[in-house]
Amino acid sequence: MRPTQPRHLRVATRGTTREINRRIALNLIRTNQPISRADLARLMETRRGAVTLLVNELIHDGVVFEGATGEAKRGRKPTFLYIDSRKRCVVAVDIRPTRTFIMVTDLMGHQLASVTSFPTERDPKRFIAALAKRVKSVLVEHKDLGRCQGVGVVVPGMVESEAGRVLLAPNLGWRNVDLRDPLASALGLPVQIENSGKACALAQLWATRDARAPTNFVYITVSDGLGVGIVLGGEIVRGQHNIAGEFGHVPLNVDGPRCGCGATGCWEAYVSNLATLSRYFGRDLRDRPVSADVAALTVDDLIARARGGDAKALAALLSTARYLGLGLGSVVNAIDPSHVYIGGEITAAWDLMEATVRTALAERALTPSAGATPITVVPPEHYPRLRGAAALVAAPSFAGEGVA
Amino acid sequence: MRPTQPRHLRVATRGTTREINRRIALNLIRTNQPISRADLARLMETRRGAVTLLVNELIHDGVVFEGATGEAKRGRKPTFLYIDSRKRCVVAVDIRPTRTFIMVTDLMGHQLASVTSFPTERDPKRFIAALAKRVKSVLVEHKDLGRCQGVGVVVPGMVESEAGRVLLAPNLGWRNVDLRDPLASALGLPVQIENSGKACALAQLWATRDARAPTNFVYITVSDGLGVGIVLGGEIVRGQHNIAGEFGHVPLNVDGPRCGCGATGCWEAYVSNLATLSRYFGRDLRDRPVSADVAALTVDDLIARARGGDAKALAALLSTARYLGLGLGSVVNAIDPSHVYIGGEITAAWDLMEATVRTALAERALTPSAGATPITVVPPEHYPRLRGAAALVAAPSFAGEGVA
DNA sequence: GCATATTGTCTCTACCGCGAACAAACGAGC
DNA sequence: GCTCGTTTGTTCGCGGTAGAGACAATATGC
Repeated sequence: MRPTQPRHLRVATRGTTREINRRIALNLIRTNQPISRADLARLMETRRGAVTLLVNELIHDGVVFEGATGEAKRGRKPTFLYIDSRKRCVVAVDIRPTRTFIMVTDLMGHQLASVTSFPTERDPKRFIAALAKRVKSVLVEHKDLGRCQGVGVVVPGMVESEAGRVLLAPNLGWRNVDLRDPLASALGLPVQIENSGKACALAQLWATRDARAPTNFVYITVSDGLGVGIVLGGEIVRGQHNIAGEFGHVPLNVDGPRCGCGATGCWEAYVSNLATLSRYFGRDLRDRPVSADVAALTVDDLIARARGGDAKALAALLSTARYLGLGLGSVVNAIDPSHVYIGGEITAAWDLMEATVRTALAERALTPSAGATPITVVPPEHYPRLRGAAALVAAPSFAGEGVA
Repeated sequence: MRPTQPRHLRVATRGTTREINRRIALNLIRTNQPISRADLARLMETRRGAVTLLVNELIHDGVVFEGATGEAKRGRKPTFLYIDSRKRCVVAVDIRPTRTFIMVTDLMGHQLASVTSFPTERDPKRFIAALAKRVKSVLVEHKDLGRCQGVGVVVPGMVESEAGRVLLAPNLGWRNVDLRDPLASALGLPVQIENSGKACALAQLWATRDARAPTNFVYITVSDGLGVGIVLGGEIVRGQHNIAGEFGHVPLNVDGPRCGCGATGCWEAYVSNLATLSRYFGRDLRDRPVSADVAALTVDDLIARARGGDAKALAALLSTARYLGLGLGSVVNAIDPSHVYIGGEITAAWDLMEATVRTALAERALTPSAGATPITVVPPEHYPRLRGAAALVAAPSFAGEGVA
């Protein structure tokens, strides 16, 4: 059903039709480039004449440019259109508890230079100073990549959109940290910050080259914490305080283990990397002190051990798989997405875990079709979080007037 | 953020502006009637001339009519506009495990005649025949109320929208029951069916006379089962299979009591009326046989006993209150709504339960603001389910072309 | 060279909001 | 009763946009 309340009370004016079609054309060029005016007209099911006017406006505004002419079996050759991402770049930043990663992309989110990283400083002030220094040096290093359009920052915690503050990031030990504005003034560049789950979901939405791709999906990032981004109708669900999607703190068992959020038995407390490692060692790794060799073991190491025949490691992974599936049941029942994406280090062991995850999901899913919701794993090599950070900057200019 | 993918690939045509503005005008008349053309123009922030044309079109189509002239301190008196709900009515049906309720409303969802009911027949075929007979007799009885525009049916279970089938209604013992089409052909009237949680949410959305009212909220109905309707951006969240919102089967404890859905420890298994009564009697009432006096005791009776000093009754209610609050924590963390509405028999004891609910919610909510999400109780006398059923028929004609 | 096909542009028409003017209705004051 | 000011509702010319089709440019195949 369409919205009962008119979504925007804004009345349509003479220019509204053009505004709508301009956005559709721009997004179709983005997802289908290279594309000719004639093909665009066919996609939009409208006259070539109308498309010419739209495209010329986009070219005049510098968002689109004409490239090479394409090949055609018969008739005049088409001139291809491209999103003009030349001489512009975006800096993507992924803040994680131990290290912070930086990548430079173009406006389409394509990686332009290798990913660099530095240790995450826990003190916010010093961290911001260190990050600003790093970003500046990256930009100086890559002057050839064009003018930086902005910096997108992904945070493992809750973010207040308007103020650009980190409300709570337990794994960083941050609470009410003013991040966006200090960083923006230190860099002299626009900065966007967002929760990692939402950013990954945005990257997934943004990456799609096919307009028929699912626009109702859920993205789950399993790492130090558990982040969830919900996309409904092609739009990220933010909720009243921009904290929607915190399925990580929906319980599997309210009498379960203590979680970093203060509650007990949260999904995150069962499936985070720390929870998996804790199960392997048979004790809660949050209880300090732990010996250096224990603290140094990563989930990647654990997976290697499991593949190497370590039964305890495999058991820990399968236990996580089961809890992951049980929690997925909650997500699927509550949201009924057409697709689920899962990211995080743990996905490297997906071949070992998938069957267990699916069984647990089917146990809790209300209907067989919900239990069979397709699951796609996004490997860490795709840098979903960094691509999400880049999309934070690049996507708004395609999303609409009010945001760009 | 606006949708990144254009919501409809449908390109704006010459008529799109008018279509948008027509819908805005219609909804503003609905929520603000009686209203003059001049006031409408001010609300829409547009010219009176444009409004005149829009309104005349609506009058010509018979959806709006001119009523009395209003009063004005100075100048020409305005002519008031109203939604034309004369000579048209809607039949609302609420199917519940023991009885089925019927109400006649106008197109605005206002009750036109007293609510009638009859015992719910478990066999679908015989039930449909009985319901059709009842609806027909109600319509014959109220011929003065005008032509029936359709029948809205609310079901305590999952509904497949396209086919109009009840996928699963555990409390009715229905699975894959073809309901809409047989009923429609028996009545010769259009029939809409929907899950009770979603319908209640729609009623709440629809009831609002204020365009600034929350358009991001959650409606929770606690009765034989537990239904949840989610509204985001003024739109009901349906998900891929129209089963989104089944928070009733998100667990409080995966090792908890068995639930009718087949899983264990679902929220519903802790807070449904049956769960509350089971706690009072100290045993699972689903285990037959139960003595007649035990089976006959309703939640209303239980509340009366609690108010009368029955400590066990009060304890059962407070236990339900606690579980209700814990589950609300999941909803609030996952959706982050601006408002929560709660309906069901249990709301009659809200004064006894509220503090416990709020405490439990605050325990699990991730942030203080989420824990303080406003909760409004909708008393059963407002017939939220029947109003939702009515809205199923009436709302689409205001929602947009594609649906009406 | 010519027919055919395809792309991209141009022109004319229809639709609809924009802005302003105007008629109608009404009260206040003379 | 008359005029003035105010408010409502209508009308008219203007401008921006899509719709439909003609047309030039460009390429292939015979």
